Amino acid sequence: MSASEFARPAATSSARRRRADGERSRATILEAAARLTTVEGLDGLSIGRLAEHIGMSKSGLYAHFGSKEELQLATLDTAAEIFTAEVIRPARQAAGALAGVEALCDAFISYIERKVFPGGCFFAAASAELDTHPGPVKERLRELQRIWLDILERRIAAAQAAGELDPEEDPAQLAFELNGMLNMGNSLFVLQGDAVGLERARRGFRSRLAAARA
Amino acid sequence: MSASEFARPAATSSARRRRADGERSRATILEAAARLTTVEGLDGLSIGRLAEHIGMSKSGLYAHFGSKEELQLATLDTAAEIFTAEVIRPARQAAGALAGVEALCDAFISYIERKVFPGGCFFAAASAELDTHPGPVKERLRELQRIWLDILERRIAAAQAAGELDPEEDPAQLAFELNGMLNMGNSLFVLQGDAVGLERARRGFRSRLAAARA
DNA sequence: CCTCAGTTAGCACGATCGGTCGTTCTAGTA
DNA sequence: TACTAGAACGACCGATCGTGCTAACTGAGG
Repeated sequence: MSASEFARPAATSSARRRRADGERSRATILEAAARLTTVEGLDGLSIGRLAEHIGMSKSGLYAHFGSKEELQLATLDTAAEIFTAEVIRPARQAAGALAGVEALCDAFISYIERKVFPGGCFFAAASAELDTHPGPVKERLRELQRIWLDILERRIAAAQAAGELDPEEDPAQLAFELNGMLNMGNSLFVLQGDAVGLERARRGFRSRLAAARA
Repeated sequence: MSASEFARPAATSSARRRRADGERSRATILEAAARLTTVEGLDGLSIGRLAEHIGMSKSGLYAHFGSKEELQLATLDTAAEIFTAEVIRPARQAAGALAGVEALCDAFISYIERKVFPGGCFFAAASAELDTHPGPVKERLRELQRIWLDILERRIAAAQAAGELDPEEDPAQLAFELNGMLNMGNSLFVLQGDAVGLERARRGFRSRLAAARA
């Protein structure tokens, strides 16, 4: 439960009191920030432009966060919640363990295809940008990548336990390969603007899972 | 030959005259720019910091390029030349067609492992950053990604023609999957700082190629 | 050796960056 | 109803951004 949950346990269990309208503003800001980040980048997204996009003053927006880094951390968690709602949660209803793995992959492709984030997968974009910027934001992002891979891995192990996947397969290795195809589909889709990348990703993970069948 | 060559045919067939010391400076600038770009990002790398890193004045550096965009385009081509020298060229000496495909993949992993670029694969980093920034730089980058995939694909097709790979395999699909594992290895290696990602990539493409054997 | 085009540096510009300030307004509470 | 704390604002800070302009220096062809 704890590590399997992608989104953060709670909003830092804030001792800080919030007014209802402020909470609404904060949510609006963070949702826009998450979406804009995939286009402008985490560093590229300036507070001024974000404020203008929301229709709010720069200082008013800034007051919600003590620093840009805190804004980025909050944006990360908001993106994780969106990812959970769009990918992880829908795939939970799958019937069967192997179907659960396939559902996760399908949900991911759909999440790219529907352009939940205008710049493709949030975490693919953020990872590539932050992997060379040491600090708490990178650490949090690294943690999220690990959690996502763990979710995939656990589902694979469950499918093995259910006798639906070859027990000889290394779950971590299989999760690695599946995620590689998903990310490659995202990359081709966003950079080339070509939906054939998503189709290749679908075909790729399907045949890979078929080959791993018990 | 034309499309198979990753690096640009020539430096824009410059009608511009160059002095020997200027040419040397330009090369120094571009090599540093290519390497720093994988850490700072193409937009994140400022001319001032690049100049300081080289030990040169900002305006002196700037005079070599009419604009930051031209610097970025030249940086892209320099990175392509480095990639050609470090990955494509070494893999040319492979004995046999299938060995050629494996050599490309191995050379790529080695290029990541040796940290030819301090921030991992240049094109993985640049693609993720620029895929949402329309303009000539993105177009050039898109072209380079296509060329790289074509190189992989052509080698696969050659291996099929030589009877070393199953003729039923779709070369484009196989190239997609192999590249997905390579990029995933790069991503894990740079973000998690864990060499196990590269090992997974190696194991992944090896078993995938083994499965595709004729 | 002279000349000229190619380097390179110094300086300054307008814009924008993250961040701070004092102030006003208002939602929630007692 | 009076009080308080959070929310939002506009003005402003120093720093840095990309980009010009100008002048000094120098390598190479005549």
